[in-house]
Amino acid sequence: MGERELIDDVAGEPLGRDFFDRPSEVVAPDLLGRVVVHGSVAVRLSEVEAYGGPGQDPASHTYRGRTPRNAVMFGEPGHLYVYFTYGMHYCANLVCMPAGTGSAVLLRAGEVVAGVHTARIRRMPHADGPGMEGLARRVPDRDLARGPARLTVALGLVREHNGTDCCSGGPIQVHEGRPVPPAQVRTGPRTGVSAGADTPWRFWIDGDPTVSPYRAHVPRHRGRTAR
DNA sequence: GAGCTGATGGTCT
DNA sequence: GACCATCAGCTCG
Repeated sequence: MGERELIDDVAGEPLGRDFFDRPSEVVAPDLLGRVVVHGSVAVRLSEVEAYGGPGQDPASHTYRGRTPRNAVMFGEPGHLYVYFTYGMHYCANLVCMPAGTGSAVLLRAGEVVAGVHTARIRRMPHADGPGMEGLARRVPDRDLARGPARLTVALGLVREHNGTDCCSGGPIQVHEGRPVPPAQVRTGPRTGVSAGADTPWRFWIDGDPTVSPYRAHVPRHRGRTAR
């Protein structure tokens, strides 16, 4: 079975814009078990986080209103919001609610269900050569998309994909996959978020090995320590 | 395995 | 100029 057929087999039909035209905290648990497809790589989501709109959610990029950076979050639902963080990582979100709302769901982790080789090379590009197969194999399958930055790399998403419409038959789509029964969905505080940590808007599949390890927010202290 | 740390640059106040 | 929705690589046990 080729990768295209494999994706069709596990992913099912693409989700329409109506799916995303709902509050992010409603869309988020419904995204678990869904399959994000970009080219030959498909990732089944196991962990997501919901972020609210201006003035509602201090953890959200849109909390202080619209800026050039977060403009995509105020656009149509079903679009991709890709941003750069920590000076070296990209994270991907799916925009929710009607245009102007400013809410989205962060894709935190998932399982690579198709295009494993491609995802592995993206994670370790220097291992794509003769004799380097052993090095590439050092990344366990379950770690390929375990964490928001790793998931973004595995799917091949970059800054240029910011604003991409995932509901118009383009190269990036979200497919129906196999939704997760509510009994298997766990909720808790969001990871690494300093503000709004009391809002239990992190959703993950109970017992799934690809869920990223929880880390509470640790305040950074930089520039003051003697080195 | 857990725990720590350095790397790195865009964004916003 | 402080803050980040992070990760890889290293120690230690």
